[in-house]
Amino acid sequence: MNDLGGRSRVEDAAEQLQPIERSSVSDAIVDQIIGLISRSMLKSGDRLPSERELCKRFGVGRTSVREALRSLATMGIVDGRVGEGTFVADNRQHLERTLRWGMLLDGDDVENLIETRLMLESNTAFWAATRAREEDLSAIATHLEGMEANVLDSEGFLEHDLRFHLEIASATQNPIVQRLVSTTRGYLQEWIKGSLKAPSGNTADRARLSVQEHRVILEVLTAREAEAAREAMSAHILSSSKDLRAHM
Amino acid sequence: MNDLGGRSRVEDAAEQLQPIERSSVSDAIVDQIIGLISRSMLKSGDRLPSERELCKRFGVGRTSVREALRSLATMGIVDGRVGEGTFVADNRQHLERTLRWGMLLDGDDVENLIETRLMLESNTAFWAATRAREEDLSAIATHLEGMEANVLDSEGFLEHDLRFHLEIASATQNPIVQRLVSTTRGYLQEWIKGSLKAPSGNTADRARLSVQEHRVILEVLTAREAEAAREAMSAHILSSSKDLRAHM
DNA sequence: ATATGACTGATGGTCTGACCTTTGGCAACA
DNA sequence: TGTTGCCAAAGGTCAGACCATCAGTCATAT
Repeated sequence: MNDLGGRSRVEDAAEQLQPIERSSVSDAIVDQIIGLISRSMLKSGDRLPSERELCKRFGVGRTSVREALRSLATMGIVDGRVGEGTFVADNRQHLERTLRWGMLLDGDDVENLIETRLMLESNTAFWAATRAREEDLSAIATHLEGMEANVLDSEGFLEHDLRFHLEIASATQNPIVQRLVSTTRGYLQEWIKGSLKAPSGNTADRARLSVQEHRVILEVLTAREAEAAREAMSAHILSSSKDLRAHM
Repeated sequence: MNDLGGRSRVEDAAEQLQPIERSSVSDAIVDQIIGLISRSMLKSGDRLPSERELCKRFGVGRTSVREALRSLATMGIVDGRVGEGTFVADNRQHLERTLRWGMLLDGDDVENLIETRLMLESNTAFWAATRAREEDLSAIATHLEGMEANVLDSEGFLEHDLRFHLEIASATQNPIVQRLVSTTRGYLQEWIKGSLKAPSGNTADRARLSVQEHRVILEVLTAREAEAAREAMSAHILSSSKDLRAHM
C-alpha cells in the first residue's frame, strides 16, 4: 500500500533530503569583507583592521582570518604589507597576478576567450567613438606610436598593443566594460606571447600589418564614426586571432 | 662636471636600483605546484600528498602549506575535501570564477550594467542563432511559456525572464560568455524586482509587451537569422531598460 | 636647522602543537 | 551477505609563540 506507482513513501522522502550546506569559517569571512567592499564601506586604499583585531571582532582564530585574507589577496582584492597592515588593493594589480596562471588555459578556453573578446571589443569601439574625450584619443595615439616604434621587439610591441585596447575600453567611460576587456585580454596576453615565440613566418611583417589595422581603428575613432569603429575593431580581432589559432 | 644634461651620475645610478624581491614561502610553494601541474606531472583529479606530508617534503610549517593550498583553491586549481585529501581540480571552472570577481568590486552602477548587458546579449543572440541545438531552443521556448503563464505574478515572471536569457547564453556553447551574461543579469535582477514593486503603471501590460518581444527573439532564433536576432535582442533590452531607468 | 640613528610598538609571515569533524576502509557482528 | 561500529588519516580551526619589517618618535650629532 505504500508502493504506489513504483515509488515508496520513504523513497519520496529520501528524494527530498537536501545536502546540508557546510559553511567554512574563512569563506564566511571572505563573504563579509567582499560585502563591505562592494557596498563601498571599504574603498580602494583603505586599511583593514589588523589580523588580531579581526580575530576578536569575528570571534575566530587567526588561522581563519589569515586564510580569508589569503583568498582575498589571491583574488587581487586585498594586499598585505608587513608592518603596515592589509589594504584594499588598487584594482590594477589584479591583472598582473592572474597573468601568472594564464598558461593553464587550453585550446577551448582560448577559442571562447577570442569570441568573448570579439563581442566585447567591437562594441567597445562603437561606444568609444561616441564618448572618447580628447585625452583618451591622445592616449590611444601614444600607444599606436609605441607599437610602430617596436615592430622589431615583440615584448614591447605587445605591451603597447594591450594598452591600446585598454585605452579604448577606458574611453567608453564604463568601468564595468573596462574591467571585462582588461580581464579577457589579460588572459589572452600570455597565450599571444607564446604564439610570438614560435618561429613561424615573419613576425615583423605581422606587426606592421597589425599597426596598420590599429591605425584604421584610431582614425575612425577620431572621426567619431561609431559603426565604422565597430567594424574596424571586428576586422582587426578576426585577423589577429587567425594567427593565434594557427598555434593551437 | 657631474651634472650633464640635467641628470647627475648618481641619479642615473639610483634609477637602476631594483626593489629586491622578497619571496614568501607560501608563494614559492604555489609556484612549485603550479609548475608541476602545467608540466603535466599532476593531472586533473590527482591527489596531492597530505598537508602534513607536504610540510615534511618542503621543510616548512603547516601554515605555509595551508596558505599555498588556499591560494590554489581560490584560483580553482585545487580542491580540498575533509577526510579525503586535496585534489587537482577540473581547471574548467577557474576561469569563470575569476571572471566573476572582476565585477564584484565596481559598485552598483545600473547604467553601466545595462550598457554592458546590451553589448553582451545582443551578440549572444547572434551566436545563439547560429549554434543553438534543438534542445536549447525548446528550453528557451519553455521559459517563454512560463512568462506567458505568469504575466500576473511578477516574481514568477522575472524568474522565467531570467532563465530565458540564460538559456540563450547557454546556446552559444561558450561557457565564458554564459558566465558573464549570468553575472551581469544577476546584478540587474535585484533592481528589476524593485522596479516592479514600485506602483507605476500597469505591470501586467508591461509584462505582455515583454512577452511579445521575447517571442520575436525566439522566432528569429528558430529561423536561424543571426543578424535579426541581434537586433531583436538589442531592441528588447533597450525597451526594457527604459522602465528601469524611470526608477533611478 | 637638518639629518642621522636608535628605540618602540604594531603588523604580517611563519612555526608548532593541539583538538575537532569528516571520511573511507576494515574488522567484527548479525 | 549485509550491517554496524571503530579507527586512522585528512582537512579545518585554534592558541600561543617568535621573527622580520615598517612607521613613527625622539634624542643626538653635524
